[in-house]
Amino acid sequence: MARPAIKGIAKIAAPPNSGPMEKRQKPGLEDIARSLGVSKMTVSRVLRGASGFSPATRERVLLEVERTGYLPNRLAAAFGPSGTSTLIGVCVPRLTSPLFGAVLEALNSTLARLGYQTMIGAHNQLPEEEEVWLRTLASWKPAGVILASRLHSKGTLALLRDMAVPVVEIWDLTTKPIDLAVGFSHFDNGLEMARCVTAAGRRKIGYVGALGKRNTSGHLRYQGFVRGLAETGITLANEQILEDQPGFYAGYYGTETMLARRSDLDAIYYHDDEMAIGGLAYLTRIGVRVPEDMGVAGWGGMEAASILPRRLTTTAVPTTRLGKVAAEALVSRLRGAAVDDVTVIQTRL
Amino acid sequence: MARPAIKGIAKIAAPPNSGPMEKRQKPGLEDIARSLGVSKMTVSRVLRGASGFSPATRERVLLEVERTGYLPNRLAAAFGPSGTSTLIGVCVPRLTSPLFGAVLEALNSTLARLGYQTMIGAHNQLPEEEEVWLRTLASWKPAGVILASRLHSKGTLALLRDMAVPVVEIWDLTTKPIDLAVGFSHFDNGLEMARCVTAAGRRKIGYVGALGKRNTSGHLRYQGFVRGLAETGITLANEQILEDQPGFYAGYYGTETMLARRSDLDAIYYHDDEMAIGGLAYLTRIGVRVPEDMGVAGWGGMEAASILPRRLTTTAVPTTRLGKVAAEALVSRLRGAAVDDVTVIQTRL
DNA sequence: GTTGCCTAGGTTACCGGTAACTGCGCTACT
DNA sequence: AGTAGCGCAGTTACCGGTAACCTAGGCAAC
Repeated sequence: MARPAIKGIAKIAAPPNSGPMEKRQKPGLEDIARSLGVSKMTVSRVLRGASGFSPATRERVLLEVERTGYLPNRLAAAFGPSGTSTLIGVCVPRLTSPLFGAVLEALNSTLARLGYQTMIGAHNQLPEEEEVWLRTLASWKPAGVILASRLHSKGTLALLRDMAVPVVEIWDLTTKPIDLAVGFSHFDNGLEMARCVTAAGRRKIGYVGALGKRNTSGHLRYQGFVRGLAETGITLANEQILEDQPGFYAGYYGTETMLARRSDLDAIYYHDDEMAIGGLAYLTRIGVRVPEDMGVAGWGGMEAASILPRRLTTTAVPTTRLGKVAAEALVSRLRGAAVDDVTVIQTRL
Repeated sequence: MARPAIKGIAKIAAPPNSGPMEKRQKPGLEDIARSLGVSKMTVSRVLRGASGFSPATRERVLLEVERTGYLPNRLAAAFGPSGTSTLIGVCVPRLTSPLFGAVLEALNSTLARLGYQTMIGAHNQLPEEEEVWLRTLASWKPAGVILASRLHSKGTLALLRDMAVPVVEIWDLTTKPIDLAVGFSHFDNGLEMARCVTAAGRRKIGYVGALGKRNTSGHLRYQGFVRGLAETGITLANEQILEDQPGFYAGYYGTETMLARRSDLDAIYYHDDEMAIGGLAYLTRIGVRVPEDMGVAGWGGMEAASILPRRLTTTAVPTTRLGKVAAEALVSRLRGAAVDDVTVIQTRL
């Protein structure tokens, strides 16, 4: 299956101003070096900020680089025995989540500022997909990996070991991180919310979640919540855990289903704010007053939560800070030392 | 500034089971070839599905590859004079938007299925940031670029020309694409919404937007909307265009500000669904009935729009399909031929 | 029998940067 | 005075895959 020549490329190819005997198009380290009468090694040293050149040489190199508009070839740099890669792999559950989006944005910009590039992937709460992604990533020889998941397949762990690069696990704090971990405790989030709800005098409490145990962080919040209720001697009055992706719909229908089973609840804890808002929509529709008749609690600190006509209680997550801290931890590690477990503070509304 | 040795890596480094004289750790093409008694070129040909080998050889190679757990080195492949890169650069306005998130997810999975990897970036509706990102991307010698923006700086265009790779512009259809374009017309979206609103008998209509002209697609919808109203001889009764990022807050306060100036409106068109929901929250708070007293229209087909207690009208955008089509168009181009302008169908609620 | 071509494979030469090593002239210290 | 050591640089050898080119044998057509 020979690959046919690419057609139609001419449209964006170099304009016909190219001279008669144009052999090389893009200037390389060698070109800079030659026109300066030095070796390309010297140019390389200057550009990397290494040592072994005089200030005068540095100036000349920098000027010539500026003049020619030289673009480094990261591929070549990351290649070679040195393995001087500036590539960081990042894998999150979903790209459609504003929460993870904010984390990615912070990671992206922080790493870019520090001279690194990211390669982003999404496992779908499935360890196998994470492994497939990691295998692909490994073939690009990255300098580090950032994972937003607690569950890793055996293959993933083996691969990470073989790659021998720093790994940062974000989102949830694990008891025994592979390498580094930056996040917070979802269990504690659930626990604290339970305390808040019971302190407000609620007693008949339901839970609406999604994806079951597959969504590990949500499940941890659920477990923390149950534990928190137990402190006051309360057990969950009812629960509805859907197999769907979390979202407005899921919250809406999950609430409907649960209330059909058990209608005398006075508070509901949701998997996240989106589901809580969906539930809120259902409650409003059937005429349940919030918060008078029913307390509603979510998670995630979604912007919408604060302007909704009916207030809901939520746990705010400092996503941007989390991303920034994780990126900086990884880069610190790539250069020297770092802390192992970094806890990011959470706020409650 | 010599780079100090990486510490703490031992934790995840290879276990101490490595033999006494272990020279190479990861198997390469050469290793496969040697243990099979063929040249690495033959192995390369088999793995790439090129021609020039017998079925028997193919079997043997595949078996050995499987046995050794060989991982190709994409870096090396993308390097070299051939430039056989499988890297695709993607730049969107924001990563926090569920809409773009869905597009990215579709791009990511479709391209992965076709054997390509993505490098994702975000310009912030700023052409300069897009240019900075593209410059970084260029140093990775990608096989193609996907851009979600209409406005490109001169530097961006020059860079794209130099890179000489296929370019797909998504999200909005441009009249004169750089190379390929996959999207829909935001102007027409606005136009159609105007027709819908006027057909519903609304006459005193306001608009609440964000980022002004910087948000080009939103501005195009605004222009289309104004044009659509003009068809019925109506002009926009009032408008409030904030400089903030679009979001729930912006919709809430934008509505408040606009109604303080002009309270006799009977319909409001919003930049997007998030802002519309924010506006809806404000309207509900001040006791305006929707849709009796006020029609509310948004854009984006946000899931929440359909379960909200007060219905809002919105334009649904098939984001997943858009991403899939764009990815397939790019890959087709990388292999042979393709259509230039692909329009994605939009739905209205 | 010779020519010609196809198939299945080997050889060679890179690509562009970087680590490691080497070399030279000068200063500073024993 | 001799030499260790440093600053500044050049040279060499790669890294792992691929395009381009070359070769040997088999077979069919002339």
